[in-house]
Amino acid sequence: MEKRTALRTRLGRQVSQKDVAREAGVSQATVSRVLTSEETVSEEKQERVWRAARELGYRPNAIARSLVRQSTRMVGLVVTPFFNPYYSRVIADFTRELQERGFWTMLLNVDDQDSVEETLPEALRYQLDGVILACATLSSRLADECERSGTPVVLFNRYVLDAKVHSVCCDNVTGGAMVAKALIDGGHERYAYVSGVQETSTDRDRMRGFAEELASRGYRLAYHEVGSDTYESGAEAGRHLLQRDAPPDAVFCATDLMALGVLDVARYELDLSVPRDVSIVGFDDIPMAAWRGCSLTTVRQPVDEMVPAAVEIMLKAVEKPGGEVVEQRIRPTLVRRGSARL
Amino acid sequence: MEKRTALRTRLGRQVSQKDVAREAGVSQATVSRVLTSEETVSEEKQERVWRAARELGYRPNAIARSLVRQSTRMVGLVVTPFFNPYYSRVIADFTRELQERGFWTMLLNVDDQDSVEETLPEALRYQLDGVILACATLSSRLADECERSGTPVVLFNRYVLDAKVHSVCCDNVTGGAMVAKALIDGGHERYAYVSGVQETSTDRDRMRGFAEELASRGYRLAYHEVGSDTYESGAEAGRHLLQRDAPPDAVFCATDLMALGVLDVARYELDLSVPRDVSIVGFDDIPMAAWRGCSLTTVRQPVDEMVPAAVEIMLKAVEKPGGEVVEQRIRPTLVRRGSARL
DNA sequence: CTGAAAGCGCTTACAG
DNA sequence: CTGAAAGCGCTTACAG
Repeated sequence: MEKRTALRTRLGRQVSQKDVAREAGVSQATVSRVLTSEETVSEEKQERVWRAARELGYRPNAIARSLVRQSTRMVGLVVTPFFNPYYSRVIADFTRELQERGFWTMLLNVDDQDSVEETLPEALRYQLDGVILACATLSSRLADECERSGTPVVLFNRYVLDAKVHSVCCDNVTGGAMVAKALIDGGHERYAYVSGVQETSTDRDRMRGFAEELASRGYRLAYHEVGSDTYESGAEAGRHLLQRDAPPDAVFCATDLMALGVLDVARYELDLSVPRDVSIVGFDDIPMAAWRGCSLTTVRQPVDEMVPAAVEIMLKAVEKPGGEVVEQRIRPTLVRRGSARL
Repeated sequence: MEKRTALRTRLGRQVSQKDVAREAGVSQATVSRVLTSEETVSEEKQERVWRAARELGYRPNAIARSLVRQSTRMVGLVVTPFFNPYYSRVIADFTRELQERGFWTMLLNVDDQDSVEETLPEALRYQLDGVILACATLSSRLADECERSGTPVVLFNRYVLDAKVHSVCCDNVTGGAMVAKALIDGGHERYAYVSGVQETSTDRDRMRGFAEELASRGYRLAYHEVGSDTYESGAEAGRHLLQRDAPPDAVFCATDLMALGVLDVARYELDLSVPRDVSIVGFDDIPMAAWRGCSLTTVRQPVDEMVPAAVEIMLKAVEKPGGEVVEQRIRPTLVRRGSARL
């Protein structure tokens, strides 16, 4: 018997509660109680169990526990444009926050909405306790899938109009308006907006806030370029805009990444002086915006508030499903640096 | 009976194979065979099972399967300095590559070696099929833990001398030497090296390759600053170095992130002309290095080869444990841009 | 306080 | 080809 245990262990079979129980001379249930439940067990048996566990190098099997508890304490994190530094931050913050709350992150890599549709259902087989969709949208089909499996979903940086799904966003309309206000006060004349990924609530709201504020002060959005949330697409948009006959003297970009593309084209390709010839403003406040060579004026998304808020909503929903749908909007702040006359 | 099924399903209990079996009028084992095994089942029953599964919206439970198969198809990914854009790329590539091979990524966020020691064992409770340690080191204690649980480990961008653990690295010694060679050919006189996180094989090798090549050509490493792999620490190092009496005219930094800090200090704080007054070279080739405002000469790590190589090694080790230890070194390339006279 | 037993949802020999 | 049964490693009523 002794021999067999040793043999099996050596063969790679993990040490289980059964092994610990045998070693400690108690039942397997008692081992479970000592190691992981709140139920009381006599001092003496606790001792024996702990010792046996230590000696055998016992490690609880979270997969087995998940199966019986019907809860994995794993959360799916879906982030769709991986390349934007803003999302690196988001990933880092989510994993840390979740970890601190005792949850583990399954990170999904998807390029676009189509692959979300394809990949998320596969991942749900792992009985994720919840899903955070950062910058992807929940189609009704996906919403259905999640609902059916009882998996709470929190949208981050997106929302859907026919609400019924939690979301945490920066208040993008206000953000856009703040930029317009500041640029108008700075005495600009011709305004342009550069879209990131269109058809997202985020892009729509930033543009709307910007355009509406302009309108309310008697200005109009003269130009609108469409990028794809990359540095290069920003550069491309910058070339189009700044080489027009009547070029804009104020360019607001949906994201910092694109704004930096515009900035570099203005400075290094077209030899313009920023902000004397043109003011450029971004959104997000990625670390590079603060670099001396960039000094990008931008709108800061309060990621440090948004992420904990999203996690809080998620965990509440995990604990008791069927609560109210929360749609949190967090106010951004304007960060004045050197790329705009304000 | 009908009613009960419906009720239980509505209550959130997932549809299981048992439910599908009942609906299809076959045994639960047959459902399993149809849905997930290679065993043959009669056409007719296959039909019935598929239909029932579809109608009930059955989704396989990967946790249960993992338990019996003793394999979760989840891989732990530990990345230690999250803030460096180089690692965003690494995370993105690993998750994509793993996903394509049918594995899922559990992403761990740890700040330093200490938290690896603490967090990884907890994560191993999830019976990860393997672990990729990107830029963290495997202490002997950790190596032990993994060995005992039979979890293969692949180090990425690190290695340990008392080898016994797989690793994939860029050939950092060669990389450092390439920089030295090019700078010497460019006619520089006084050389400086800026360390990232010291005490890592990566930093050591880059410096060694650099210094040895200098020595072999009759030059010496005049200055050595120590940073912490951040833009700011690079800036700080730049201030120290470039304000000396006999400042270096060639600065090689362990990472692009720090090199960009040096670059910006040189250009915007000290009003030096780069590369006329000083050449600055980085390592990694992060996207920002190619930005027009940066134009950083650097050594490119072939991430697109390194990540698949690491995954390959990992999966081989998962399939048959106890194979040979693989230590792969991949040759980097020098990318000539505007920040160095070469 | 504690053990025997059921059960989480699967896979996979074992018989037939 | 197919069902009954054992078992993966746990948790948790149920009795005592």
